[in-house]
Amino acid sequence: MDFTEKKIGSILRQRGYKFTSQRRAVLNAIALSREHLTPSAIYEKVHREHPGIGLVTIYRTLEILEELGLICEVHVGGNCRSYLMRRPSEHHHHMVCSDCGAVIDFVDCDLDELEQKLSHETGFEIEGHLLEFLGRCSKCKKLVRVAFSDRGKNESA
Amino acid sequence: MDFTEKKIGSILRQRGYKFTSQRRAVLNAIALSREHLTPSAIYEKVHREHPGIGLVTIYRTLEILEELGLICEVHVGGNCRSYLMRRPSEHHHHMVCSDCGAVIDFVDCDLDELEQKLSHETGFEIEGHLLEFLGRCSKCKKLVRVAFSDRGKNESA
DNA sequence: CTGACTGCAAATAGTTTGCATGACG
DNA sequence: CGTCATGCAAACTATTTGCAGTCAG
Repeated sequence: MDFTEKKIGSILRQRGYKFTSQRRAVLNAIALSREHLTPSAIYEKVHREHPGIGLVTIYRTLEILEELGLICEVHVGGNCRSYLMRRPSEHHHHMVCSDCGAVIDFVDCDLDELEQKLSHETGFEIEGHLLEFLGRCSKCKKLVRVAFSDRGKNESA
Repeated sequence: MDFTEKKIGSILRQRGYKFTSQRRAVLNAIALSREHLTPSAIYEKVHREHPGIGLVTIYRTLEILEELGLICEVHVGGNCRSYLMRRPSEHHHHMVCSDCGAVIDFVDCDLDELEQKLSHETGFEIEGHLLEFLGRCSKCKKLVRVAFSDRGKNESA
């Protein structure tokens, strides 16, 4: 976890928000997962440990955390409302595993040149971009191979 | 419209689908719009001309059209379920106006180098990517300027 | 003709809001 | 202590499904 709890607490307080146990729980759930999580997935995780917590709180918390830039959305792969812990680094992108949902960040996108060209050609004033790669992570790639080489021997789904 | 109606009809029929008046209407609504449209927006447009058509049909039609690659989704800018007519060209991306929703396609994304580098560094087997630019189109850019220079003279929303 | 398509109504899923109570700072 | 946060229930919105009648091919 790149943001310490202390730091997160102070970021929240700086903006007039409180650092409640519920918010801590939501943050932990997101931070401890290597995958992107939907609101319901987060709810289930959190609710298992803290049965009192409600789905509504998850939604409200996600809204704030995103506003503060502590988490961010993932788009690739169907579901448009999945969240991830955000690294303190500013601008970055995601590479998402289509199998297990694991996400790796990367920073260098080198789109400036393209951006300028497009801006010049179309007259658009470009404000930002969305770039995500979809693929199979090294782990899942191996699993597929194993599954293939097992074909016919042991057809376990 | 880059797909002719005839061509679309045959694409549908080839796959065992029928080219009904409703599907024609949905396609027209999408094709004639320079913007990306949500299912409800499409419904409203279509329903105005063909009051008998139901929202359910819109959803079912969109599903098929996307499956056939005749339309595609836009992600940038909040709403994750907006559709666009797809040009016959294969791989392309979108530049979306954050103001009016207008969309311009572009083709050259030059991400191969980055893709290979990432693939090498992370072990991902990359299957595809999502790239969209968000900005203000030339028309809306001008409107903003006008609005600013009008400040104080004529405060019309 | 026949299977695919449509519209309606109703079921689901996903998300937001109002309000009384509870907790952080 | 006051303000912001939470939980519940209920309201909404978005999307999907079941079914009987309709239509393209």
